[in-house]
Amino acid sequence: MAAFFGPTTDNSKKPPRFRDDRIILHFDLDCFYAQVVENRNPHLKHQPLGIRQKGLLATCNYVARARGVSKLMSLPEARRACPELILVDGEDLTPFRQASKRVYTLLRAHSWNDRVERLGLDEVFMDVTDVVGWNVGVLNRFDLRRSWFCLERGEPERGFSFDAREFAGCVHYHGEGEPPGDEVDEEGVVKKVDTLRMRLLVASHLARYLREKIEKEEGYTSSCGISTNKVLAKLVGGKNKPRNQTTLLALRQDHVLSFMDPLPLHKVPGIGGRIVSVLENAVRSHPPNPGSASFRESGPGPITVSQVRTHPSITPSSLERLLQGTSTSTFERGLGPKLWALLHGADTSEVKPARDVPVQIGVEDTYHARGGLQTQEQARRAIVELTVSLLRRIRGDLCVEEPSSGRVLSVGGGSGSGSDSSSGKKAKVRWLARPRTIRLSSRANDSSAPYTQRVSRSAPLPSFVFSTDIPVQQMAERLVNETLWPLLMKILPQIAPSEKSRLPPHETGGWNIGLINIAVTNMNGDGTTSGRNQTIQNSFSSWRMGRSTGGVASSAKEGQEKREADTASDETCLQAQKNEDEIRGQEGSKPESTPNLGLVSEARLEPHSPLQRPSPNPEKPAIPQILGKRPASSSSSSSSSSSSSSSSSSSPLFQERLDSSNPKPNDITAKHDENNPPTTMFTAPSAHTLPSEDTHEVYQSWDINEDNPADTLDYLTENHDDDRDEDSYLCPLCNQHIPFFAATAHNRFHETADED
DNA sequence: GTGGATGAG
DNA sequence: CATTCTCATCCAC
Repeated sequence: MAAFFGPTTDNSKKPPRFRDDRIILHFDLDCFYAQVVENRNPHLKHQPLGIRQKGLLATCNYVARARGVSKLMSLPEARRACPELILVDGEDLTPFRQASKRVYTLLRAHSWNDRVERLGLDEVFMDVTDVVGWNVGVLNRFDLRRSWFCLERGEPERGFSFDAREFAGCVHYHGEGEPPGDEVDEEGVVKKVDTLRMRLLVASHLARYLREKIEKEEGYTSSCGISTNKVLAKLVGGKNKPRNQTTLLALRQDHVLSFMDPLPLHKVPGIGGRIVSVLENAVRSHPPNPGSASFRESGPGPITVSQVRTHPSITPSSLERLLQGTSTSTFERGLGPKLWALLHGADTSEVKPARDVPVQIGVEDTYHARGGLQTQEQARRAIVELTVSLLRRIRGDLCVEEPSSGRVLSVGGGSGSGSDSSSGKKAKVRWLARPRTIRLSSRANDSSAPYTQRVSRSAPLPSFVFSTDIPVQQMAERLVNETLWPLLMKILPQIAPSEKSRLPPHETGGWNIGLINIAVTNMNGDGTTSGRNQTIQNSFSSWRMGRSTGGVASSAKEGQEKREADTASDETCLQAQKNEDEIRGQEGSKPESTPNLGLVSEARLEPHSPLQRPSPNPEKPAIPQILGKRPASSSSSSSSSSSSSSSSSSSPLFQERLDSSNPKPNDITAKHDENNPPTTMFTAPSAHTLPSEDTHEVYQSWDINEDNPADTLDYLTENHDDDRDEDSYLCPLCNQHIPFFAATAHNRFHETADED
């Protein structure tokens, strides 16, 4: 609306509004590929392990990292750093996809709103605003130590107890002085609580619970960031990396700025190489006023958020201009304002609801040996092979089998020698989606080309690929003949060096193909169910599922059984065996007699399994490195960032109700102590993060909501006997007492449900 | 709708 | 710097 009233937004450096209405978790599975392989081959757990794809290390475990190996190293480099490095091939992503899906499903079962979004195979965002709001509302304010986290509305007994006086995991605090706490009297009764702080605190306990669950039931350690939007959650989750979690305790906008400002620009999600180079150019070419904040260190290091944010020439509209390059209208709404917000740690992007079907499914391979694919014969073979895996993936991911009984079973994914013909029964098959177009992309093997440019052509996808009668191999040949080869012919002249390629491609020619990608896109709803409004349907059914099917309630033992069952599928075992064969370790370390089919169940018997607590250092007491408050005794001056690890004087009291067999619920953090010294962050505000003269004007224009009454609630200890009316209201739609903090989520639920 | 660019793990 | 093997989004055409 400001646009109507003039150029107010044009040149202003007004920062975006500080929003704290959401609580977002960001989970990141630690060196995921390596963990998948380790769980299938548990004896690898304490050895340096690398996962390779072609000539490079896709990732490696932390043992390898401790010996100087790092991600994306070339193989020779990695071997030089660590000659004993064990390498496992990871070009086939099938096992990683399967493992990823299991973890994702677990997390999704704990969401009340289905806002659970995957980023790659190893990261998950979760919008837990509603769950957290509810639990803040039902907090036991008379004894925070014995609080109960309710995981299911309507099933109050399902949940876990926790100590609401302390954060779970690490806390990253960038404000002034000591991190705020709640005012609690000597009995532990809360008199006043900052609700944002309390929402983050409660969320941190949910995060820890979920991480423990992922570890116990699926065998994967993870890291987690807890904050008020996706970008902040992701950034802060990286602060204490392996097997730990971090809450960004940023209660005001200036806390967020202090967190963002020192970050190298390219660390901010959404800001990639191109944007960095454009902005770096702009900032460096037009030097800021000498003595200005952004001028202080324009040294050799990577350009930081603050250097850009405080630069006089950088405004939302200037960003828009810089990045669009040529013109477009002066309309706001584009990348500029988004970027401007990002520099302030503001991110309004939603956690997107779980998707039923991917946008595209693709397979690719690179051909580097002997100058890539050089003849028609080679190219044809390669394309057919890729097409086979693509067709298997299409069947695995888009197809469900419906026996006449009516129950819906998922068709096993991919590589199980796709002959359905072996089984005599004719299963009815339903397609979740039918992709309508197929695309072939390719890249020349030109080593001199600095650009990673791909060229692509697409065509309608013939419908015979949805037949389940045709063997995959035959189908692939046909698809190549009819569709893909013509597409390659269209592409070819563009990726071959001009001189040679113009020759009739009959013989060897100048073919020089370095990469082929085949993908299907343009997914369409199937005839049986209209593909529309799946979002709404999804979120509602998932909510029902969470409470009624018991998907949440699986015990650790159940989880183990499920995992074993899954691992017993032929495909998985074959893959594991293949990986085993790839290992070039010492002969002696071979598991010899055990046919290693029950790999995962073996893992549970291994002494080093993370599932078998206590961890390698059992005598070490579990020390929560987490604190909501700094001990009063610590020095108050603290000009440098100080780390402290202490528990409050009383015992932790964290009691896991669902799994009493776990002797040390705090082990997740306790073990971490051993590798990395406690790193709870209470970073004192460094001078440059405080409003200086140069930045003062910026701060001035802000609506810093310090002591915004809406942000704090006073709890009077007197009238708590009847306080349900104070903090809750009776929902007219469902006649339930809804805690104040859950009101938004609750209403949203009704809105969603009412759409049908 | 297509194809390229960009950015993510 | 990209390198692997993907996946999603944006935008000129």
